[in-house]
This record gives sequence, structure tokens and C-alpha cells, in this order.
Amino acid sequence: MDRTPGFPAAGFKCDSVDDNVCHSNEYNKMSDMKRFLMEPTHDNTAVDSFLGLGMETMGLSSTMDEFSHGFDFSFLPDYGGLYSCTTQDVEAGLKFEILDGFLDEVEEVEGIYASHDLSSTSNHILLETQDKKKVSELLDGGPYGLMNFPSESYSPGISGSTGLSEWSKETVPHAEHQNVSSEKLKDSLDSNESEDDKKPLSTFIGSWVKRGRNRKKNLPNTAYRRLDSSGQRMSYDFRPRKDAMKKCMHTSTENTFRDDHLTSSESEDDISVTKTSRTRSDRRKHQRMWTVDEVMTLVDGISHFGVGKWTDIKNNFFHSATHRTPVDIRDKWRNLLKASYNDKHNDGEAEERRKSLARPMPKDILHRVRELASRHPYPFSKSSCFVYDSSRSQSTSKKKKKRS
DNA sequence: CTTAGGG
DNA sequence: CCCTAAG
Repeated sequence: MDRTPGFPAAGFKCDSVDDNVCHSNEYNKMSDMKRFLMEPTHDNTAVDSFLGLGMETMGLSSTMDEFSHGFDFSFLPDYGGLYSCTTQDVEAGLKFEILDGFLDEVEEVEGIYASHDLSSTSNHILLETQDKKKVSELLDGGPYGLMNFPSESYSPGISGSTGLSEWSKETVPHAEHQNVSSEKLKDSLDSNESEDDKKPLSTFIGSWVKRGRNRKKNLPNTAYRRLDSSGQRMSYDFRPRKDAMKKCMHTSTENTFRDDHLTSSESEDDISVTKTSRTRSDRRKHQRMWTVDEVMTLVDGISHFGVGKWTDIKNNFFHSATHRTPVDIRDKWRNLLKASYNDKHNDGEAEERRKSLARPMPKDILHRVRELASRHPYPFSKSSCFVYDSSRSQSTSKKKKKRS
């Protein structure tokens, strides 16, 4: 795949990623991102600056300090990997993350599941699994010899807010989703409150802030979240569009918001919105629904590292998902097991009734969950009550990973 | 720090 | 999701 001259790769940390990794999916996605960036509603000032910088200081890490945007390049790995690390991608990923943040909140509140169009789910899941199998090859030291991927060059794009939700949408008419997203953002940017006034932007901000606050409480984990396996700093101290951000937030929350809106967990100073709200038992207020894509990522991760290697799964499959701690992942797996178990032992009537209420979990996933469950028993339901037809399990090419 | 388990 | 205990 050729990089157009206008979009130079910022090869700062992505030397290990060669163009081969950018197969068609990423290409399409990049096209979308570029198109997205071309939208007149977005000021490309920052992008242009990045461009210039990218051209001039390519490979010259010593001159990076002159960069006045406070851009911490150490975050590149998150968007690196298959994205080939162009500055545009960085910007785009950033914006997507922002937009997705909006959508996440909106989803929770209004029950709109725009990020995964379930009508086309079956379609895109098939492709998705194929893609993931490619990823599996990568992990297994497949065609690209990334056997011991340094956990940062491997960023399959199945990453939470941005990559994950966009990862497999190539075949889905997801342009509408993006349009919706940008509309949402525009509305929020123009007026301080979103159009339907159900959720003023301040609410979003408050939610993010509080989330960061809560996360902060368990400091061991927070510290952990800032580092990747090699101890490299992974915080995203990236604030080029500060001015644009300013437009959409109250001054009182500005600082916290700016630090939190991307990291959602890593604000150093959260003194502003602390004592008053936290005394409540509002712990579980901000839950993010697991998308189907995330679940599939989780299943893939478990199939690679095995049940119990939650940190490995987090680092390699949910690396840029700022939420989703290893514990979260483990919990989700626990719930998936339960779901698969229930799905197995229930008469169709109850199932239908339940499915009308909850959003459907595709059968494919439950099957894979059961496979994995049978593969490595989880000391969860005492005995291995997930005796799954072992003959079916042999059909998959997935390798069996034995836990120690 | 990580993981398991319970709330 | 959150919290805690144990390795």
C-alpha cells in the first residue's frame, strides 16, 4: 500500500510496522478517516502543523521538543500498528475517540446502539472473525513474523473506543454512523448543550471527570494503566486542539476535562470535582456497554492467551481501550460464561422473551465462548459445568493454550 | 502488581 | 462496575 506523499508516515515509533500490515481493511478505514478529516467543519490547523512537523522531523527525535503543542509522542503506539501511524490517523483516532465518547454516553442514556448496527451484525461478524483470524496469524508469528510483538507495535485496531468499534465496519454502511457522530459533535460544539437537551455537554464532562476520579481511587491500577509492559510511559498527553475544546466546556471544568477527555482515567489534578459527589455510592454510574466487537476481541484474546491472562489480553487486545481494565475484562468473561450457560439451558420461550429486552448476543459469539469455556475451565462454577461437545471443538484451527 | 471472588 | 484479599 502506498502512502500518498501528502500523508507522510510519522515513523517515530512505528519502524517495526511495515506496510504489509496495512491490508485492505485499514486502508478503507484510513480513507474514511481522511474523508472525515477533510470535512470543512473541522479545523485542520492542528493537522497542518502536524504535517509540517512530520515532514521535517521525521526520525529526528531530538527536535521534538520544539513542538509547542505538547504532543506526547509516546502515545503513538496506541494508534500505531496497523494504522501506519500517520499524523492524520492520530488526529482522526483522537477525534473518533472523542466522538465515540459522546456516543458511548448517549448509548447508555438513550439506549441508542448506533455503534453497532445489529441488523448487519451477522454479516460483519463473519468478516470480522476472518480478520481476527488474520490477527491470530500475526500473533502466532504468522506471515509477518511479529511473533514477539512488543505489545506496542501490535495494535490490531481492536482498541476500545476508536479502533475496536471501527475495526470491522468496512463492510457495513457505517458512513452514516460517522455522520451521526460528527453531527453530534457539531451540535455539542456549537451549543453548550446537546440539541435534545437531554444530555447537556456538561453532563458528559461531568461523567468523564467523575470517571477519572473514581478510577484514580484505586491508584495501583491507575499507575499500572499508565505503563505498558515494557515500562514505557503510555499516557496520552496530547492537547493540540485545546482551543476547539474550550468552546464546548465550562471554564470551571476546563482543566480536568482537557486532561481527562482522552485518557478518561489519568488526570493528575482532580481536585475540582471531588469531595462533594464521591461520598455517594455512585460507583457504577458510568458503565460502558460492551459492544459486540469488544466481545469478539475478548474472545480472541482469551483464545490466544488463555483464561486468566487478563493483563496480557488487555495489553495486546485492548491496549488503547483506556477503559476496560484487566479486571473489567475478566468480569466480562465471567458474564459471558454465564450468558453462554444460560443460552444453552433455556427453553426457547424464555430466551425469546429475554432477547426482546436485552440486545441480542450473536450466537456465534456464544458458541465461541462455550468453546473456550470447555477449552480452559474457569474456576467459576465449581465443577466444569460447561461440558461442550468436544468434537466440535476440534474443528477450529485455534490452538489449545494450556494454562499453568 | 495480578488475579480471584464476592458485592 | 467496584472492592478486597491473597499470591
